[in-house]
Amino acid sequence: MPESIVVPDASSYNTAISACDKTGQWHLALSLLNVMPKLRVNPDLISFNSAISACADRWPLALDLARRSRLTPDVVTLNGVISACDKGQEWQLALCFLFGAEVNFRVRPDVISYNAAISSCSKGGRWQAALSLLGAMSLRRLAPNVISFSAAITSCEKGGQWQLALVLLSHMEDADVRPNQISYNSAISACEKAGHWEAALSILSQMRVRPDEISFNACISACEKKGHWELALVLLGQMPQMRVTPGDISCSAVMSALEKGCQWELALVLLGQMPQKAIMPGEICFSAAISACEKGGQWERALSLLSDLRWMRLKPDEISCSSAISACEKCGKWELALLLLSEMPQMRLMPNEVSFGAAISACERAQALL
DNA sequence: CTAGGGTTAG
Repeated sequence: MPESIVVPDASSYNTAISACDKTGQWHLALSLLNVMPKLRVNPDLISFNSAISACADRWPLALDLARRSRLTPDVVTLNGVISACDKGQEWQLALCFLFGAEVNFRVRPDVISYNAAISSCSKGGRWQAALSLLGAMSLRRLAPNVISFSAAITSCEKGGQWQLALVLLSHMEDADVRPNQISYNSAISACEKAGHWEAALSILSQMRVRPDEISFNACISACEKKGHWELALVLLGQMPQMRVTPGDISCSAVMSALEKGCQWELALVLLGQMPQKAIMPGEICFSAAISACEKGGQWERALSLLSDLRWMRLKPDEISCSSAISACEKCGKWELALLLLSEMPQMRLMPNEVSFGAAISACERAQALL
């Protein structure tokens, strides 16, 4: 019986390249693309577009691929390049590609091109430009969709324009675009970041879709910023009633609120209750609890949490270590502060400004007592 | 299950 040899065709490679994109293995995606011609398989436009997408924030690579393809680019190529600029924090470049698309690529930008460009302006802190793009879409007879509005609302959040975020949210109904959870969550974030917890809670209560964990988490953060730890606890309690399961992030946010309210005991109670609620505390939970102890002058508890964290096979990071060093500093334990600082490299952590700052303060405090 | 866009925590 003759052996049958299966020869992969372009679409097999395309599937593989796409898989590399989804798992963040850009170098593997490029290797696959490079090996195709050697195996007498011609990469097609989908191969290049998938590889461009795999480049993520490496925009020079994405651009190089777009040039090298020698195939006629389509709108997906354009959008992949704009998206690479977006992820690479290059909003000016993103706009150059959007506005130059017809001349340079002979491609007409679509809704996704605009959405990616709005997102890049948002990341670059250019809320005015993001809103101009949203307006320009209608002029170009492109109907903004729920993502266009949500991205524009996010640009308002980044620019501290919470009122504008609310205006955009109400404009969506006029434009016959139904806000989804993400649209509402973006608006809640805008209020949260600007410190308007009342507005954040008002959106939560008026959502026309079921709030999700992120909606609640952003509201909890809004309360946290203004020191309303009681409200943060109330929100956490409301989640199951609304059939939303609180997670690790919800608990971290509540613990931060408790930290601000000097309620370290309650923060530790909450941390202790997490396993019963089937929530696995992550590094950030421990970090929030350590900070709460730091603020409450509980250096022993802070250090014990740091060792619990390692016991749970979580890796301490710069922030949890720095908080523990600060806890020692606040309680006058300068030797312990220095010891922790010196142990950081063994944990493969680079002490940062905060860790050194706390350790230096600890020594200053000791010096003053002499 | 062949390519492009938006949200939360220390």
